[in-house]
Order: sequence, then structure tokens, then C-alpha cells
Amino acid sequence: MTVNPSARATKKSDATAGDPQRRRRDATRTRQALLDAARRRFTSDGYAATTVRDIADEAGVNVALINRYFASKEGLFEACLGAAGDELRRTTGGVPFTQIPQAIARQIASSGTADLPSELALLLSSSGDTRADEIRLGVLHYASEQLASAGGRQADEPDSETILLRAQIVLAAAIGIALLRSSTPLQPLASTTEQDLIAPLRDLTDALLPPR
Amino acid sequence: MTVNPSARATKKSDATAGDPQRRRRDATRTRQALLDAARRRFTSDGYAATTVRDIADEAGVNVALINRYFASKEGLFEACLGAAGDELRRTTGGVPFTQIPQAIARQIASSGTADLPSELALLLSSSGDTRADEIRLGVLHYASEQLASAGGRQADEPDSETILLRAQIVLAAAIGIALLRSSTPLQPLASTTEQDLIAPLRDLTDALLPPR
Amino acid sequence: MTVNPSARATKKSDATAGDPQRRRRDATRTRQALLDAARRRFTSDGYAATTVRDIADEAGVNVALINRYFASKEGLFEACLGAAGDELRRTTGGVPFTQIPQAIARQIASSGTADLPSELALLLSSSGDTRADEIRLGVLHYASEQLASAGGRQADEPDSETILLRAQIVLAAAIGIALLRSSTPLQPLASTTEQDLIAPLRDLTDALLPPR
Amino acid sequence: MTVNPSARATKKSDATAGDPQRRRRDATRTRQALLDAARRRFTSDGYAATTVRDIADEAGVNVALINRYFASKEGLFEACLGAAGDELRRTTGGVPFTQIPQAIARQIASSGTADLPSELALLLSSSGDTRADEIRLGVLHYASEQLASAGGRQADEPDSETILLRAQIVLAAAIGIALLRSSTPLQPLASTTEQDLIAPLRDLTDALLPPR
DNA sequence: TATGAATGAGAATTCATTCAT
DNA sequence: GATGAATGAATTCTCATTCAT
Repeated sequence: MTVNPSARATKKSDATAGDPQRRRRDATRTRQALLDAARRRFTSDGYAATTVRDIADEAGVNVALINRYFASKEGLFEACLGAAGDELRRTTGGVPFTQIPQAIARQIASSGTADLPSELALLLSSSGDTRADEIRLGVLHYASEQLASAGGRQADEPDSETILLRAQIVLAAAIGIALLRSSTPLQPLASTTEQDLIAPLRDLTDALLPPR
Repeated sequence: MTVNPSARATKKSDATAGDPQRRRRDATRTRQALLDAARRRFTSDGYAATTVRDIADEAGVNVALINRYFASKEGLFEACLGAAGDELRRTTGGVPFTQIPQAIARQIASSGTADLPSELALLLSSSGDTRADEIRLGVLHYASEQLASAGGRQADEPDSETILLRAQIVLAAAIGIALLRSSTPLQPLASTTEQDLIAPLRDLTDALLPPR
Repeated sequence: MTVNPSARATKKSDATAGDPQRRRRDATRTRQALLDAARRRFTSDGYAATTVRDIADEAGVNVALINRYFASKEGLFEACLGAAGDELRRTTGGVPFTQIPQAIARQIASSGTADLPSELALLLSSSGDTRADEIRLGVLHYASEQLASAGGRQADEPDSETILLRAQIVLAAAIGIALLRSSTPLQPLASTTEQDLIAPLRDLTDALLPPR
Repeated sequence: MTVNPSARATKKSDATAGDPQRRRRDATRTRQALLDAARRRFTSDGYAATTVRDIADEAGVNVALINRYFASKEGLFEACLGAAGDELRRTTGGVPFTQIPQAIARQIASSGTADLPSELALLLSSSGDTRADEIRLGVLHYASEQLASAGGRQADEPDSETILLRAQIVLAAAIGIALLRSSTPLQPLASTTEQDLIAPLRDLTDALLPPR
């Protein structure tokens, strides 16, 4: 399910033309399947409510492999967080001011409603793990600073604190939306498309993050 | 055994008539202590990560009383949710449009940062319990409709769907802020006062919920 | 099974009659039952091969109580070791030289063959737990020094090192006997009585620990 | 493919004539490496506390090879026990009475303190495996009978039972010493040399096993 | 009403072993 | 012959809940 079988088959037939669809033992693929499944469950159910068995079942692999590849449930969570951070940085880093609404909307609505929820939502699932909290906080900081500087502001301006606060409110809004979409079927928000979100998000960012 | 709690309470107040403040065995007091403690822990740690023992300890009462008064952990959560809903309705119901930012700011910052977090954050802690989810969804719906109608809009207008969506985004922002403040020490957002929040929230609501 | 119900009943009626010590659902008794069962299994099977379920079943109580009363399997082991150390100190502390063989024999054969094996055997079951290892080593040291000094020797004599070594060999012999009796049905050693052991042990101690 | 290991070895030594020490794929070498590593870990940690991965890592080979060569962890243990029994028989079989202390001392101290512990200690690590227990008991029996007969005694003498008991006590002492040396750093016993042990062991055997 | 004891279900994790390459 | 992937059975521990005072 998680693993796309068709793409896999294709790749496979390229590699071992005579023996298609027979790749059962692939460490990296297993790892990724676990990572995807974990992200889904962690964001929709929260860290504590998610069992490793849930994740393994959803990934279609044996539970013990979670410990093999990620040492522990916490390790898996940290890996999810790291991946989410990377993804966020890639999507939002260096986006010009006018593109921010689109970027946020894409981030929120990127992968459908509940199928593969936005990385944003993951940033609020606390695990009680210190290391994970640090990662989370780091990503949040980075993201809000990116937003703050997108308007062309510098960190040493007199009202930089205010700007940062407003950027964090934008971030909070984005996360709030992602959460309401992934955990609660609150209509119409839950079923909006990326397009639907751009206009209100533009109003929001324009109001909170006025360019120079 | 004793089925009627009120009758019992009456008897009790008779017994301790001389010292009405100091009642060691006071059902309603115990109930309230549990409710407060539960709200704190549920919002800061999430439903699943909170143990009934945590709550009981924080409330300073015996664990078994949770089951006595609320039948189960889920029952306690539902009770918290109900109380949060009531509180929200009281705070945000019928607020005139211009007062919305203040109302939201107060709601968010009402009780300090982490000491007694806003009810808003509770609205996203899912418990996996169907009844609780219904309550939650109900409260969220009500709140967003209140916001939508605050601008003087009616539910049967042609663009009512859009208005509702925008109201839900405002709500999402409010919840996002509450969450970032209660679960993560993201500065400066985490330490802002009610006053600090009003201006940006005004900008936000003005942009998203234009009055007629 | 382990806990003698009749003895318990008797004690109980005694206790509740005049003694202010009341035992309701009896935590201390449960604790002791666990301690006894644990000592049996740890000595006969070793730490790692013993499951907490084995112990709980043998004690006739629920598994979770092990964690309740001793925090962990390791905690229970440490408690056993501590109790064994106390018991050893009580039995062997300050025993005059001529009584040593009897003391050792009693210690070894004290409680039958396998029913409640000697504390001695426990002193060799390593758990991999650092704290437990320290306790164990402390008890072993104490016991060998007791033996060394029983012959009237002082720690500052020129050959004190030799004396201590010989005392440790006596101790090793005692432990070896206890082990061979508790873990392996090596006949005739496994079924000897306390009396049977005294004569050979006297020869052994006389040969290794010559009095001044 | 290659069935005959000796043929293989021959071929091998031909092939790697210039570097006879370094053979990567050598069944008997791998087998022996596993056997040595297993003996070390089993004696120092006990059967249950030793993982097959520990052993394989220490031997520098893949884990699966344990099952390949010894069918199971228990099989490996039995093999160790068998090897230890052979070794013991070789060392102690037919030793004249006066040489017994030396033989025991050598056995105990043979291979340093912890590096390659005495086979003696292995004789007490129970595995819960019936076959292994039988082997163990057989070895212990054989050894004690050897000791008993070393004094020139016959099995049909009137006090043969007593003699056997005393021989078992000597054996118990030897095992006790080996254990205290391999598992616990009890000084000075743990660091004594073979020479240091001979004198006390002579006193011990003389006292317990008087020759005819 | 309140409390500590007790319980059973379920959680994460470890580990010997087997499979496929 | 050797290796890394995968698996299922256990094991320890936690936790909500119930029981007995």
C-alpha cells in the first residue's frame, strides 16, 4: 500500500529483467516504508497513541525491524522529525515573499488530506523525548526566521522581535490548519484543495508580514 | 451504595457546619480538582501520554477517584472537553466583530503560558474515543460558525462556504498559537502577553473576516 | 503454595487481636513471598534464565507487583542479594573458630536441597547490573574477611594476604557446594544433611585456616 | 559443494601457501573460533545472558553460522560442554594422587583470569537443556570419581560413599574458585597464579582425600 | 468517601532462528 | 561458505481499572 508497487515493479524489471516483481528483501525500501507509515500515524494519532505495531502493520513489515533500523520508537520519531525538517527547509527555504502563500498551501495540502499528511503537523506531536524536542524546536525556529526574513527584514531591525512574533503566528496558523485537516474532519477546511487555500493565505500573510 | 450525591453533600455540610471551608471529603471539590489537573496534563502532554496517576497526583487525590467520578479516563477527558466547550462558548459567543481579536487573545493567553493552558489546545488532543471526537468536532464547528457570523454574515449567503473556511482558518491560527505556547517554548511567541497578541490578531481577523 | 496459608491465618488472627500491626490485603506478605520465590529461582536458574513471570507464579501473585514493590527485575535481584547478605552476616558474623564448620554446614544445608536454597549460591548469579555486582562483591569480601579473622589473625600480619586467600578458598568451597546442591542433582553431595557436611568441612577449615 | 574439509584444507594451504595464517573461508577454523568465543562468554556471562550475536561478534563471524555449524545455541553449548569434558578428562584422568593439587591449580589458572576461563566454570552454567544437563552431570560424576579413586580407593569399599562425597567437595571447591575468579574480581583470589594456588590446594586435598 | 492492593491487557523491545542472495 | 534481511515468540514493564477495607 504505502510502497508503490507499480513504480517498484518498473524499477525492478529494469534491474533484473528476467525476474520481475521479486524484490522482497530490500533494506532501504523497508526503511522508507517504515518512515512513511510512521509519519502518517504519528501525525494523525500522536506519538503516544501510536503503537509500533500499528506502524509496522501499515508498512507491511515485521515489528522488530523498527528496532533494527531505528533502534527504538523514539529513534523512529526523531528520524521522521528530521525528514520533515529537511523537507520543510527544501520547500520553504529562500522562497520569495510573494510566493509564500503558495508555498504554505502546497505544504499543507501537498499530499491529500489524510493519506500522507503534511510534515507541519508532525512538528507538534511531542514525544517526551528530549532529543526530539530539540529537533522540533530547531525546525520551528528555522521556519519562523525564514518567514520573518522573507519580507526583506533583517534580524537587527528595531522591531525585529515583533516581526518574528508575527512570523510565528503565520507558522502557527499553517500548523493549525494542517492539524485540523489531518486529525479532524472539520468541513470545509478538511477537504480544501491547495488552490482553495492560496487566497486566504495570501490575505493572512499580507496582513501579518507586510513587506518593507 | 450511596446513590444520590446531592443528598449526601447536604448531609455533609450539616456535619461540618462549623468549618465550611475545610471539607476533606468533598465530592465536588475533588471533582473540580481532577478536572483542572486533567485539563492541564491533557493539553500539555496529550491524551495518550497522560496517565491517570499523573492527574490524580497533580490533583492531590487518590487515583481510584477518577473512575469513581468520571467512570474512566475517557470519561474524564470528555468532561474536560465539555467544560472547555462551555468556556469557549461563554467567551466567544455573541462577541461583536470588533471585539474578536481581544476575545481570542484573552482565550489564548488567559491563564499564563503553561500553568493553566488555554482550552483551545485541548480541542486537538484526540483520544481515539468516538464520543470525545464528536464533542470536539461540535465545539470546533460552533466556534467557527460564531466567527463566521460575527462579521454579520448569514449562513445562506452565496459565499457562505468561503466565509466559513476563512473563519476556520482564524480558528486554526488561534489553536496553533495556543499549541505552540503550551507545548513548545518557541520564543517570543511562548512568552507574549494578551496585549502583545491583540494587534497581530486584529490584522489577522481583519484580513480574513472582512465585515460586510 | 509458597506462602503457608495456615500459618498465615493463625498469625493473622493473632495480629488483629492484640497487635496494633494490621495487615489488610497485606503488602509486606506479598513482598516477602516475592522475595522468597525470587531467591529460589534466581539461585536455581540464574538471573537471566529466570522470568519475572516464573517468580510471580511461584509466589502466587500478579506479575505487575514485582514492579510495584521492587521497581524492576533488577531491583528484585538486588533486594534478594541484600537479604542474602544480611542473612549471611547474621549467621557467620562473629562465629568462633571452632564453630565455623557447623555454621557453614548450616548455611549450606539450611533449607533442604532445592526448596529454599542457600543464600550462598545467590552470590554468584551475576545479573549484569552494576549495583548488584557491588552488593555481591561487598558481601563476598565481608564473608572472607570474617573467615580470615576467625582464626585470630589480624589484617596487619605479614602473611595476612595468604590468610585472606585461604579464607576465600574456604568461601569458594562453600559456594561451590551450595551450587552443586542447588542446581545439579550430583549425588551423594546433593542429598547430604547438615550433619554429613560437618566432618569434611571441619577437615577443610582446619587444613586451610590453621588457628594461631 | 566441497564436502571434504580436509581435502579443502589441503587445497587451501596450497592456494595460500604464502600466507598460511590467513584463510577467510575455512569451516573448521570458523567452528573453532565460535567454540572458543562461546566458552568465554558462556562461562563469564552464563548461558542465558549470552546472546548468539555476542558470540558471533567475538568470533568475528556471521551469526547465522552458529546455526549452520551447531544447529542451535543449545547445540553450541553442548559442544562447549563436550569440549570442556574432554579437556578435563585429559587433564585430570589418571593423575597420581600427589599430583592432584597441581592438576587442579593448572586447570583453574590455566588461561589467565578472564581471558580464557577454566572449563570448570562452564560445568555450572545451566542452559535448561536436558541433553546439556546430562553431559554436565556426566562430566561432574566422572571427575569426582577420578578424584575419589586417586587416593587408591575402590568403589566397593565400605566407606566409598564418604570418599565420593569428599571428592565432590574437592571438586566443588575447584569449581567455586574458578567461578569466583572468572565472574567476580574478588581479590586476592582473582589474581592468584597457578603457583599461588598449589599450596592451599595441597592442604585441601590432603585433608579431604587422605590416601590409603 | 477514600485508599492502597491487586489485576489483566497491552506496550516496546530483544533474540534465536530462518530465508534469500 | 557466508551474509544481511526478516520473522515470531518471548520478556519486561506500564497502566487503567477493580477490589477490599
